[in-house]
Amino acid sequence: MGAPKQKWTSEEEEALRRGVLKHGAGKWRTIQKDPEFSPVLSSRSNIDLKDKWRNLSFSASGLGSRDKQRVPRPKAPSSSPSPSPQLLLLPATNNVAEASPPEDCEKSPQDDKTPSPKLYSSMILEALGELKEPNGSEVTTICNFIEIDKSYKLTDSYAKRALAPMKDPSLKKKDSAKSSKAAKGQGLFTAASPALGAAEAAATKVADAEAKSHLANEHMMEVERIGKMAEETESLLELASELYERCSRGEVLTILQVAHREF
DNA sequence: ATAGGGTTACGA
DNA sequence: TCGTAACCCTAT
Repeated sequence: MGAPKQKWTSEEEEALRRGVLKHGAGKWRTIQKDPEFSPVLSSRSNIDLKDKWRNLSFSASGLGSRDKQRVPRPKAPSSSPSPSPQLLLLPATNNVAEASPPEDCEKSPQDDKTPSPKLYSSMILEALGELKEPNGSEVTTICNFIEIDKSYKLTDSYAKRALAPMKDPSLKKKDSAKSSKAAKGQGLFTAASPALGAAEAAATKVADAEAKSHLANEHMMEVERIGKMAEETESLLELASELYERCSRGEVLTILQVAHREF
């Protein structure tokens, strides 16, 4: 026959990811019938979408083949076991109402919904790595991804907070956003902590996007878009810096607090 | 219609 | 030969 194995193209993969971000994971039929992705995923069935998404999630979880076991995550993915203050973010069950049934801190250890306290920066890094967007990922996309894939329900306050440009009328360039803004007044941008590492990674993505935009300016690349991404990334960077400051003093912050920025 | 397990084909 | 990706089948 013609095609024993029909490999997924980048377009199909992107369409699938966008579909999941739009309608949510599980609505494969809806995604497949969506006029937006229908032309791309016409030759793919809803089952194919499910299988592909499963493969994507599976591969992304154990990236680099460093973990033989996919589900269990006894320890934080932090590379440095240094005794230095760590970032502790515990999911607050207060305002996580929407998609959170009566589940508390304890769940079955086999549950893949991260029963153990996971580093927030790790989630962001995971989202970035999993999205694999060549131009970097927007904060809202990252939030959506975390919500969907990790079954975390972030309050919309966080989304608004991250989306809304707080200030910085003088901010125009991405590189300046990466270096000067973060170190402003504090100078703790040393990439020595996982949180700052995540922020730096995000900033680097934006900077890389700028370089690529000059080379391959196809159709969806605009200066305004880049600037917007820079602003959002900068907001995330500031948030990470502030979090690190607080957590360095041994404070334990909940996602709820972070969402409302009351800490 | 979706989720999960199992099978087959391909590449390193 | 092992690991991964696409495909197939079945239970809910």
